[in-house]
Amino acid sequence: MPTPHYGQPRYRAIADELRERIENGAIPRGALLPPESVLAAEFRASRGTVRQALAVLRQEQVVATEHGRGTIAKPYQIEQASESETRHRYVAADTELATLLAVEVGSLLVERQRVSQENGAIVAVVRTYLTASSSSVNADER
Amino acid sequence: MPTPHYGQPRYRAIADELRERIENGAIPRGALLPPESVLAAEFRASRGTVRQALAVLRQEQVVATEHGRGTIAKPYQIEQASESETRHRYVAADTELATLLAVEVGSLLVERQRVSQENGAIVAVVRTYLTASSSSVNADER
DNA sequence: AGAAATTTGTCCGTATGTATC
DNA sequence: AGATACATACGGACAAATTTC
Repeated sequence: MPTPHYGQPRYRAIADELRERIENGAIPRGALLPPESVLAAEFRASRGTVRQALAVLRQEQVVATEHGRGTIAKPYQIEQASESETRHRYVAADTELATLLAVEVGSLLVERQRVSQENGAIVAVVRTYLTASSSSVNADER
Repeated sequence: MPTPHYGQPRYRAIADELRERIENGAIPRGALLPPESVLAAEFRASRGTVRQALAVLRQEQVVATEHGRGTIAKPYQIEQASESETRHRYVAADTELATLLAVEVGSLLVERQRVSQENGAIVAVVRTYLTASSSSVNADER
């Protein structure tokens, strides 16, 4: 199948699906994801496309990859101390964020939002903005 | 030619070379780099490998790529933004923040903004929202 | 200890989609 | 409309690190 990518690219859809599986526990934190070859088969995508999806998740700090070993769903997002819920979404850079991150206004950013709770009450909302356009350093991409 | 890459991978060597050309002015800041196809020819590499090299430079904020246009050597590397690494301001709670923090829409929140840098380049912006009444520092991350 | 199997990393070549000039 | 250039996707091959037997 040569290459249609209407709307959302395949690798982003795959990244979304894998992120979801991690967040809802289908892939437990700390566990190895299936190998790239298996994911490629499951999603009917090439290994390269799967690797692009994993690169997205690496940049979002959702997973980590080790050569010869596999890709791991990161156990604790940062501090397990207070239960935190994390959510990702894509946002356009406003002028301030664009200036700080040295990107064009309107370019795509990843917003990671987590809430920190104490005794069930949310006491803080933390939003982290990362550039979404570039894949990670050791990422394969084409 | 299938793939010899002793020592440093090809794409990193290409990234190093391009970075060097930008830093020593061979490629002026603000100018377009040669198209990927030309770079691929010059370095005797596939376009995919060149794109990997450019991805490295993008993450380093040395260049920016615009779809259909080209890849640009970034004019200003940083721009003194690091002055105010941390900044506080008051903002009104929008519906989402109000819901999460269990306050009324429009009530005053403290927004603390921090930037995290790597090699002088800002790689992430972290904003923490607290209710204006509680000012104690809490969980966050890079 | 060593060999084989597994899995990620790098690189190539090609084809097609999409945005800009 | 056409040319140019970046983005996405495929498939194959070999290298390197880790695990397993």
